Amino acid sequence: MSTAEVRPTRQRADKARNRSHILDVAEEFFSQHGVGGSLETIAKRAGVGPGTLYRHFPTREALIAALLQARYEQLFDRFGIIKAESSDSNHALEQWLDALGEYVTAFDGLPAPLRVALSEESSPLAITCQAFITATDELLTAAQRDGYARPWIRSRELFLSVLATAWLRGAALADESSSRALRAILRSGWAEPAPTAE
Amino acid sequence: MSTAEVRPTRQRADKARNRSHILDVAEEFFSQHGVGGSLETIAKRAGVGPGTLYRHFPTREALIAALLQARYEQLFDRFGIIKAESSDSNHALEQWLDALGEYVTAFDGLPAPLRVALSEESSPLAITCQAFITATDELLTAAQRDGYARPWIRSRELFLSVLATAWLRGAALADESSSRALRAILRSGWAEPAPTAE
DNA sequence: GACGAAACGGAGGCTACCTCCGTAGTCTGC
DNA sequence: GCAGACTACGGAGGTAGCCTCCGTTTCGTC
Repeated sequence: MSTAEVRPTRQRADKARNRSHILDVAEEFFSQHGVGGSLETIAKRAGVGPGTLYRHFPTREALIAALLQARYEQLFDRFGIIKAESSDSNHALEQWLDALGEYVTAFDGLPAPLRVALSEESSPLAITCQAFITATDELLTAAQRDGYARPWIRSRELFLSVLATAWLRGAALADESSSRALRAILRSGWAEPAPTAE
Repeated sequence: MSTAEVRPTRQRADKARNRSHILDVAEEFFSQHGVGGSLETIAKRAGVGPGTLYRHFPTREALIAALLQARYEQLFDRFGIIKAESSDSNHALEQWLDALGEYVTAFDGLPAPLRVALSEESSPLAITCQAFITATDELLTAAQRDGYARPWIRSRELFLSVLATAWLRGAALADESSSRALRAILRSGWAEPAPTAE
């Protein structure tokens, strides 16, 4: 039994086609209407019944998670680049948090489900979040080692803070100057205050 | 016409009674289920038809605003006390932000409508928010004058940050230590790093 | 007590969620 | 190619919440 032939049962072509098409439509629809948009409308636009949509993505979170999957790799490419090219660990962490903040605002209303996912083991978005925290931790630890980040900061809370800042941006304050001010507050929140004051 | 007798038309007793009863029920219901709970259920529990509820409170925001009204005065009492009793402007600002953070978590899910209200002139919650910002500004300015708060911080963004922190707490991270860590990050965000280092 | 106005209530239209099951489409083995 | 097995589809339909409209009730006044 241990080496049981699990039966290959290749996936049907129409299934793959539908899934991919639903994702395309959802990508566009969520971009326009935020992640709270009607799933039925997405199904309709994709030319499938609601049943099909729910079979592929049992919950809204599952659909969002699938959409993020694609961008996920881009983000981690960026992680690699930031790590490699940044002049110091301070700069690297800054860059990474910016990238994260951007990612997390890919769709309007995205921060909310991500926040929920962080407290629910089962959510398909949870795994994604965990990876973000792990990546953040790597850069944070380096920055702390070099005296750039306050030693008591933990990566989980840092990620949450980025999420919260992104949440504030959403729809509410298109205002660019507010947005910059909030980033600045967050930055002074984690950064060690210029110890090399001289 | 200028001194037109506007007709007193005393309010009907049943109207006042209903309004007050709806508020009682809503207070309890929102406490249990968050501000997203079903308005129809509230109407049912209050023993009135949905029409009556919507006549008194045309939107969910209006209902929430009416509920906050009561706590509002308590909060500003506290504001007075904090101003009067705090040893210094730093402490006062800290205390006030804590009080605000508490207020803003009176009900589960409250931060979200407040955030929206801040970008919509018309929301009945907007006036409330504006008062918070004004109060914050008074203490912030004092703290900045005394060198306790970074000079570039503005009260609007500070309030938003408190809101965001409260949003993170909601449902997601019952975790007490996370909550404290987030407060700490926010605090180092606005506070001037021990300028009296000597 | 009767009249006019104010307030009530709930039926009903709308939208969105999600499920269930008869039907249609796909793949496999021959 | 074709038959058979099985996978996946679609959409009808049940549920729930939002909000409105209008016939009816209740209140205050004269």
